[in-house]
Amino acid sequence: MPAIKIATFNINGIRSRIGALRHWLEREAPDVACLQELKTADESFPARELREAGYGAVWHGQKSWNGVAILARGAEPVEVRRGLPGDPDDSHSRYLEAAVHGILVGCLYLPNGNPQPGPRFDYKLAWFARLIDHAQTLFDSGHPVVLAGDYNVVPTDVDIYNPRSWRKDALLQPESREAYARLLAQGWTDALRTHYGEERIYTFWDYFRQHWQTNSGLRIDHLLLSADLAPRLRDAGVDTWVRGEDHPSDHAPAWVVLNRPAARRKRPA
DNA sequence: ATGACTTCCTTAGGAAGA
Repeated sequence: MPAIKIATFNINGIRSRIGALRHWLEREAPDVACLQELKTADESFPARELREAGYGAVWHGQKSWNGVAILARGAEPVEVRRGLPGDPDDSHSRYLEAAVHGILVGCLYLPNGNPQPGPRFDYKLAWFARLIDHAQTLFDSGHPVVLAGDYNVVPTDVDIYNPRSWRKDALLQPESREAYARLLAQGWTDALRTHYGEERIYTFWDYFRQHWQTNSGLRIDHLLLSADLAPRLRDAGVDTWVRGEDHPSDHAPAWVVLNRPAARRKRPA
């Protein structure tokens, strides 16, 4: 494979948007797609429609809420983990990990955490701590890893149109941002921020107040690259056109293109 | 500001999202 395109997309209900999902897959042809907020039970996951679109899939669903999936174009992802370690009582379907095209892909849907303070925000921070623990294990393994998903964190004020009306929101709390910074400090590369420098780039526009029409967005969907993959980052972007379609998700897909692995050095003659 | 939109689940309105 010459290069590989990996995307993450909070679909906000896969059954109500399967047509839009297929349209996006056909037009952008990601090799790997991480999906969040399936909002459907495992038995109702539209595996047949995705197969018709040329994608194999693994999924971890839940009735009404949450739910994550990993899709692979012309391949079957090999599931290696379902759920984050560290809390056997956690009933939310928010993490799935699979090997595909020689890369270990972690697909995550981090808890929103509103309202804060409160038990939902406590759950967010506890889940984040478990993610950080697991991410350290992955990073230390030396394998090529991408951690992609809806992190529900606006990392800095550069990642939002205007922080004023969001200051009390769980997505901008110092604790949320510090947790994200702790994760990055393990050595992960935030692919879109690295690629775009200080440029404004958003992945979410809420349904209220004509925020899409005024480009009042937030960057909360992230792709983190392991040390092995960071030098292979060729391109990154957001498929903003998806947010402008009829009855869209409130998120748009974010993606990276990774160069092929460096060829092994030839033995000296 | 218990707001606004939109989904799910169910069939009128609550829960949840961010």
